This record gives sequence, C-alpha cells and structure tokens, in this order.
Amino acid sequence: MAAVDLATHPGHLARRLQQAHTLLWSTLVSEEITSPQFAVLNALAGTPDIDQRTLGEAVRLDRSTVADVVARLARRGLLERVRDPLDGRRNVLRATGEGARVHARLVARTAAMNQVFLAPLDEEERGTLLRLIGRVADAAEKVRGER
Amino acid sequence: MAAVDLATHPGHLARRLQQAHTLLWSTLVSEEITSPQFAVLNALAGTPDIDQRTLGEAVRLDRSTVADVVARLARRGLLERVRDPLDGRRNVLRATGEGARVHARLVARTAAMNQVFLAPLDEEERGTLLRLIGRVADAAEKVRGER
DNA sequence: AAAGAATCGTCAGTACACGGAGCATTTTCA
DNA sequence: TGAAAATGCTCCGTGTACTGACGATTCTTT
Repeated sequence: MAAVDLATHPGHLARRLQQAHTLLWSTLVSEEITSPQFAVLNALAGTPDIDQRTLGEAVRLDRSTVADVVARLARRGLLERVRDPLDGRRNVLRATGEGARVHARLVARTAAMNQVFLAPLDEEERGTLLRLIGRVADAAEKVRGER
Repeated sequence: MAAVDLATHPGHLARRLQQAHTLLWSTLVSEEITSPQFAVLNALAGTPDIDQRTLGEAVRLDRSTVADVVARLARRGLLERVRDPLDGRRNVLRATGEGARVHARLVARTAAMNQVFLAPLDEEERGTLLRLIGRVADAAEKVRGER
C-alpha cells in the first residue's frame, strides 16, 4: 500500500527519457558510437588539445567516466591521447582525421533523430522542454560545483 | 569545427538531468537505496506477488537489470524472491516487512527531494516539465513496445 | 630549494542498462 | 499426446556513471 505515482517523480521520468533516447540513438544515429562518445568528439571538434578534466567539464562526465570513454575512442583510432610534455599530469586530447569524419557524419543524423524524438511535441513545446530541463540541470550542477 | 550545441540535444540534457538527480538523491533521500531500487519497492508496495517481467514493465527496467536490482534488494532482506510453484519459470516477488518499512520511510524524503530538485521552476513550470517528459517518454516506449 | 598543497589521472569497487545466447518450463496445436 | 512455439529467467559481454584511494607531477610558500 501507499505506493507513489512515479509519473510525478522527475528522476524517474529522467531515467525513462534517457533510456528511450539511448534506444532511438542506436537505431537512428549509430550502433558503434554512443551519445556520450559523440559528445566527446563534438567537444574536441570545437576545442582540440584539451585535457580530460576540461573535457569532462564540457560534456559533464566525471574523471573516471571520461577516462573510460576516451580510452574506447582512442582504441578505435578516433582520437589521440598524449601526455602533455609541458605538464606531465595531463593527457592532451585531439580527434584524429577519422574521428573528425565520423563526427561530421553523425551531426546530421543526430539532428534527424532529435526531430523524431521530439515528434510528440509541437515547436513551442520542444523549446520549452529543452529550456526547462536545462534550467533544472544547470541549477543542480551549480550546487554540485560549490561543494 | 562544426561543433554542435548540446543544449539543443534532448538526449544530452536527459543524461545531465539524471546525473543531477542521482547526486541529489544520494544526499537527500538515501545512500543505500537507489532510485531504481526505490521504484521496485514502490511497485511491490502497490502490487505484491508479481514476477520480474511484470515488475520490469511497471518500472521500466529490462529483464537483466530487474534481475540485478532484485538480487541486491533480496540480499539485503528487503524483498523475497520465490519460484512460483504453479509456474516454474517465474520468480514471485514480495517486499519483506523491513522492505515495506524502508519504502514508507523514503516516500516522504522523495517528496522533499523533488521540491528541491524542481526549485528553479515555478508551480506551473513543474507540471509542464513532468507532462512534456512524460509524453516524449511514453511515445518512445510505445514504439519500442511495437517491435 | 624543500616541504606542503593542489591537480590530473589511474585503479578498484559498486550500480545501472542493454542485447544475445541459452536453459527450463509452460502453452499451443497439429 | 507429442512436437513446436512461447515465456521467464540467467549468464555473458559491453558501456555508462560515481566514489574513494593512490601515484605522479606541478605549484605554493616559506
């Protein structure tokens, strides 16, 4: 008894949303490159030669997860990871030519997938959804940063 | 070059939202019981004696993940898992007294946490966010179900 | 210049999350 | 009723995601 309606729990909804997205991604975008992997390639496309910590901040992956994702991409030859000769603590990251090509190819597909994903909503609602999620996530991440 | 703005990607936002939620959950609700574990106890509170497949459908966990989560809860004595004597394929699940007590205690905390989580939004926006996410997730899960 | 603090990364452990293969047990149907 | 199909679960492999402990390196401060 006394079961709660999980449809009023944003955390549960967030998990469902992400699961649905992951599934759609694998069918409409790529089976090899995951969404977090794309985020990494995307960040590197905009800002090459950053270290793992900076990259993680940009795509919101913690240090351990960044290391995992980067290792997978490096193993497949999509990015290079080199010890910074000027600062022996850092790994400097850079997409390879192949990595850049893969990224470029996927950009169009992600846009198409987003259309399908948000198809149940009209144009105004789509903007609202993105904005509302962004505000909640931003606020929560700010609290975290102050720790 | 040609980097995309991930703030326009609902999948990326969904991941950030879920990460933020997980962190808040562990500080405001429980460090031992996770959100998916709570969802399982909650479903069992409403409908005892269901099998893993039915449970997974209710809380949106696939068969493998349900098995994992259920095993953890069983190990801690929060639920019982018994082979159905009438159908040897099923595991019948039921929360223990301790599991029911844990669930009841956490219900109040989850409500409080949701308030904090959605604090950046006003009352109307909160409803809007829940409804919009629900519609997108429902639609995506329906497609999946038709497979 | 040396001690101490801060920073970046790795490693181990835990917990979701998914698909494919395989197993045991029903159910269906010829 | 006996073979075939369907069902529920487990096991395995892969990929996020986080924390704590640790090691190496750099920066600060005296």
